Amino acid sequence: MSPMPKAPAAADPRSAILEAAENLFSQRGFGAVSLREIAREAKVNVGSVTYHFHDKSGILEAIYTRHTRPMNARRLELIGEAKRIEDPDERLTAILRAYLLPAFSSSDDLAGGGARFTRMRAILSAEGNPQAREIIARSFDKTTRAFIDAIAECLPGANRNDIVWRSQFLLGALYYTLINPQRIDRLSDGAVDGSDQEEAIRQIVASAFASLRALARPEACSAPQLAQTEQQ
Amino acid sequence: MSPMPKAPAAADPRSAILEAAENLFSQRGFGAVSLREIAREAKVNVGSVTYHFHDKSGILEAIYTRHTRPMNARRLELIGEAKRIEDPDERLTAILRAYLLPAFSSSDDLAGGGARFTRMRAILSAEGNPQAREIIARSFDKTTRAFIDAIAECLPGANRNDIVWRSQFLLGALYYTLINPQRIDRLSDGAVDGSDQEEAIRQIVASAFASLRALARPEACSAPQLAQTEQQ
DNA sequence: ATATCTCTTGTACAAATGTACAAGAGAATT
DNA sequence: AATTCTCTTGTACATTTGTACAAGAGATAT
Repeated sequence: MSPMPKAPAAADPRSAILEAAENLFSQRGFGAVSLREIAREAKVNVGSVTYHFHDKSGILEAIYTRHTRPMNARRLELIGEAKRIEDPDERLTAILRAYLLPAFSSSDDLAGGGARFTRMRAILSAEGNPQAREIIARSFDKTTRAFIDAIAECLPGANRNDIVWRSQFLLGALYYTLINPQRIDRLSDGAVDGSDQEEAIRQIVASAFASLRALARPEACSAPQLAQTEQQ
Repeated sequence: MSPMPKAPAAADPRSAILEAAENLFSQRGFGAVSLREIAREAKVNVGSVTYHFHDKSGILEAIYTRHTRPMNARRLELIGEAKRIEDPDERLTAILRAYLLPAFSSSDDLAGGGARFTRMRAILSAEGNPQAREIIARSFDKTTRAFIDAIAECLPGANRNDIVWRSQFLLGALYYTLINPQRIDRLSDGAVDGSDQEEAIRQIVASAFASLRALARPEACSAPQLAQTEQQ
């Protein structure tokens, strides 16, 4: 019946492997996924995997080089746009969105894309696998510095170290939400869907905005001050 | 020479195993640590491990039951104290500290303790191992609801779902900081030590305070509003 | 047609894994 | 002194892992 009696599901075996691997890595991490599992999912022989990528970590490397560049390019582009906004508060919001949006929906050609890749990075960062660590470090995100700089410009008088901390927390919030969306469902008694990505972005942006905004030198009507400094 | 020619390093082999396992799990997760590694580290035979804990997941279960109860008891105690504070802002800060402090330094008898256990949970949550998931779910933290309730009382007019989101982000910030402290070092060009736990607590509390505080109905001098609702 | 090149397949292998279990050590109880 | 109980040890075993490699399929080039 079928025109291809025994052919693989995807046209190109190379991208079928990448697709399968990224899928599995983003669900269970690097170490817990076996080459044979990837091969089976990609409808390809095990030997074919090592032929195209040599190593298990070769697959991971290919996934990274495929996503990182377009994602960061998009980020820089959006940050550039955001920087032209005059009002500091609106600008800050735009910058936060510029960082988050490409992490969820990557460049158009990669179907499903961005969120899965970000989720994978979240799991890998926790796994601490040395091979993965090395790849992560190599493709390290210079964009993050541009991002922090752009934030700092919205927050006159803010301490830069505090900004670093809070942008770290932003990343933690993003990662944990991608890893553990069910927790939101449970704690809200089903009122919220933790997997709703649009809502997640809105919430992360709103939360990070409030967190960062409080660092700026109190202007006109001062923001509520940090309680720790016991101001009278 | 030595008075004990072949004796194990720690007095009680059971706790030596737990100690070693928790140490390893908190560094590399559940799946990536082998029974033999635990046994070696505890200076104990492999068979002895399965004798005392039957399973690999039996070890994890023992670690959980050892920490969870005292940690949550301490949390509830501190939340109780915090609730007696009149000023809502100071109370909110105290509640946040009530949640975080026991996550870092657990009950005194468990040496080194709390942060390691929390770090372990962070890694396990990302790993998504089904055995681990089951144990996590079983010892699920009713305390978290008490925590959210207490927060809600400090924030009149706040939407509860928003509070759920932002407390989720708080947990994400905590976890990611425990997992990836080096990132802070790098991004601050060494100006900040991401492993400084006291500073980490301060920063998380301050950030979460600002994030949550912005949810309250704007009072006297209103906090800077969320940019998304474009208020004029 | 013959040779070359690219890729797929199947199989092989050493290493490591979780678990099971027989044998016995050492103290406590009878 | 004999028995029982608790725990440790060492070994065995099936399974799974990443990787290596020989054999060949199928197209393209000569």
